[in-house]
Amino acid sequence: MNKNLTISDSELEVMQILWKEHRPMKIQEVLDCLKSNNWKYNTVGTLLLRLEAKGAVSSSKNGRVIEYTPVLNEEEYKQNRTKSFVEKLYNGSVKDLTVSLFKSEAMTAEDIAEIKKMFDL
Amino acid sequence: MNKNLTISDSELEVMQILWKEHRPMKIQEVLDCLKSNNWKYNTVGTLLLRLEAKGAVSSSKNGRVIEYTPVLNEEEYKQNRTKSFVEKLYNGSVKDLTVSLFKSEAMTAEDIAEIKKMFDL
DNA sequence: ATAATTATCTTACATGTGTAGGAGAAAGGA
DNA sequence: TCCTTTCTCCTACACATGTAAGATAATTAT
Repeated sequence: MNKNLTISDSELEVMQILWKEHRPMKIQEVLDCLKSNNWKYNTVGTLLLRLEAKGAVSSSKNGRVIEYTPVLNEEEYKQNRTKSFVEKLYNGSVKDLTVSLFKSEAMTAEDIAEIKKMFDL
Repeated sequence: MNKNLTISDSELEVMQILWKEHRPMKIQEVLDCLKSNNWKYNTVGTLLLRLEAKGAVSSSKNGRVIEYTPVLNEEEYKQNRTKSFVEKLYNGSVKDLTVSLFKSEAMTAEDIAEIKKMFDL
């Protein structure tokens, strides 16, 4: 449903947590999962507010505490975003993208093995 | 050499022209190649100025007219950008990216054929 | 019952981005 | 020569983003 919403990098990190955890989360919980970037509580709060304003998450109160749940579909979102990435950088050519990945050694041997398996069906 | 510079979407469109044309270009020439997005002359000019400030292009005067040439290496830039894209969205898993592309039908049959060929070496 | 902690809500502020407009100089055409 | 076109340089302005701080209300711990 929700199509052209823009999620910033920081917001995306929050979404990734929500997608991974599969449960309504409060700010503190999201924060705990994001220990690596030293964000403050209120930073995460702001990001969640913005995500809600964009319709990417919904919130419900558990007592006075707000819990957030993703609304945006992970798979769909990533597919769209990937598609437009390939469009922008590689003029839509998945082949060119693949060549680039290959040359840049971004692929591990395992990636390659798995991909071969995928395609050899 | 030039590593962590951020190129915005609009700036990238300008870079793509410069990369494709392989020659010093003046604003008007770039603009002519960008007929699709209805940018004004000065918009392209601003983008080129910003790109120069970032060190992505260099300029030289031909008479009083400025001509721009890419400094940023296309291949290297795209590889870096792709790498960090995969990092952000797919946690670095090229395989997950590929699965996503596959499912989203972003790949044409030709893409698939070409990729198979690549991997079957 | 206070004090300390925790959560929400509001506000902020610098930097980046999209998208130009206007002033002024130079060059070309009539 | 004078008007028109073309360039460059400077300025602008709204919205997005990263990154919170402060005020205030509610809850918990002592």
